[in-house]
Amino acid sequence: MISPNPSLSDQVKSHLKQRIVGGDFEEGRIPSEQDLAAELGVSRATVRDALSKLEHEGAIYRKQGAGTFVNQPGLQIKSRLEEIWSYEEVLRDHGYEPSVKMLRVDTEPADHALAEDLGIDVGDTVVVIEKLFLEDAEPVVLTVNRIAELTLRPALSLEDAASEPVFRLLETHSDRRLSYYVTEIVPVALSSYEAEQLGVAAGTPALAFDEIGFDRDNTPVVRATSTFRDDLLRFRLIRRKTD
Amino acid sequence: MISPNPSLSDQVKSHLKQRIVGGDFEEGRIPSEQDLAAELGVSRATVRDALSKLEHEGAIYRKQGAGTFVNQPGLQIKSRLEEIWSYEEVLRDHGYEPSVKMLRVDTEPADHALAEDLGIDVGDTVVVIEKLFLEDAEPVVLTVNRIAELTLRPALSLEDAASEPVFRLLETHSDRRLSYYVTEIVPVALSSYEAEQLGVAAGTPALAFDEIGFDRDNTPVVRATSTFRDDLLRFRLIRRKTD
DNA sequence: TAGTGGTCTAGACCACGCT
DNA sequence: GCGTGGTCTAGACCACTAT
Repeated sequence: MISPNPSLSDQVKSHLKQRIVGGDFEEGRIPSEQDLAAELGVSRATVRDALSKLEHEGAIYRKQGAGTFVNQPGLQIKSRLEEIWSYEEVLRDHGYEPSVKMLRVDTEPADHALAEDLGIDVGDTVVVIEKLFLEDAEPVVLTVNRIAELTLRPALSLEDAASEPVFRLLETHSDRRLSYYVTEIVPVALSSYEAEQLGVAAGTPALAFDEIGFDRDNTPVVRATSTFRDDLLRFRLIRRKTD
Repeated sequence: MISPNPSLSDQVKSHLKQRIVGGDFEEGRIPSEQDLAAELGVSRATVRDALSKLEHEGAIYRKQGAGTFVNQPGLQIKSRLEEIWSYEEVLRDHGYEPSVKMLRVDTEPADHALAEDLGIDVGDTVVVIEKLFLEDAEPVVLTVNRIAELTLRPALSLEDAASEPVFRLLETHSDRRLSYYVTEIVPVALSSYEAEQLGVAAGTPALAFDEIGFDRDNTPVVRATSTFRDDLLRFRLIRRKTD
């Protein structure tokens, strides 16, 4: 019954997560690691692995000598910054059915800053993809992605660009895979163009992510800017002492 | 000072971190887990524990089947959001000698929102501590902390409040210990007061952290707002796919 | 003092990458 | 095929909390 993918500890994690959100642990107390190991027929190390992941997600917390407990405040956090991958998922987590509106697929020559960020030469052709994410009819996120044309297989139709998230587009139209983003969080006052697209007044304060996406070899693949409607999507994170 | 008992894996972690930043691994390749375990005389699990922490910090990355490598881009990130605890440390990491200017220590009655956030009654007395963090002569961070007076031991002098970071103040003047913050990231246009304190024009876009600090029992202890000079301090994070 | 989480060991097998 | 990191086991002892 053990399927090697997902891993045993991930199965344990999912199982426990379900019981946690289902309210199975009424007092907020989760059984001891030994008990869980015995009950689920796995080793304690595997249980600990699953619990560590849940703790990191903020779903539980542990007190040495005392026990493991449900972390109600952590459970209520929806948009956890470190875990964002696809904006569609973020919006779905907010309880809306997201849609995507394609604004622009274009090419342009790389300027100096972009060339440096993507590790290409100044003047190299770059594909620009601009999209708007909406929940119901409300625009929430405006994204602009820039990818070196060299990176993409020749045939990138507007439909392809519109129908797939960027990370999947790279899977289907290149041999590069996005591994992680290095993101800078920037406060902006919306330009009149951005404000119009997002349906708010020009000059409204907003958050933007200025980021570079890397593949697993740490080679830059994409440069992206995402701008958010602060009144509809606000980010939360948990900060802990690390020492 | 610091650690009465650093665990073996933390010692291994520190050791490896030193060698990494010291450039001992010239090719960027870190020895295999088996080799490290043999070399350091510990089990492979302990080495893996240390490497996992380093990977999480962004110092290294691993490729299954290939090896473990130094993550140069990750090493260069100074202000990692998840790891912020004391702003003085953040500024020190930026290469400046930070100073703190006390603006205000005051008391006020809790309004409805604050009472709810801190789990106290409306009208209960709250201590307000307002500080400015500077690097050299430039103001960088403006913070306002609110703590229920009940939480603090009676004698809280202005000097105490000024000389210690809030988390340490709680250690010395209460029996509560800050365990983590739940932080909301908010874009703002600086008010004229904030702008004056931070030495920029009113209306300048800025980031603010709206946060509640909890102790390890998940009881709220402090409500804080921190506002940043975007031109001097910009936050970065690494976003990864978690599935 | 009993029970819990925190750390560590020694060994095993698997999935993946390189060459 | 070989070496790497990824997962899992079974058992041990320690540090801390609660009672």
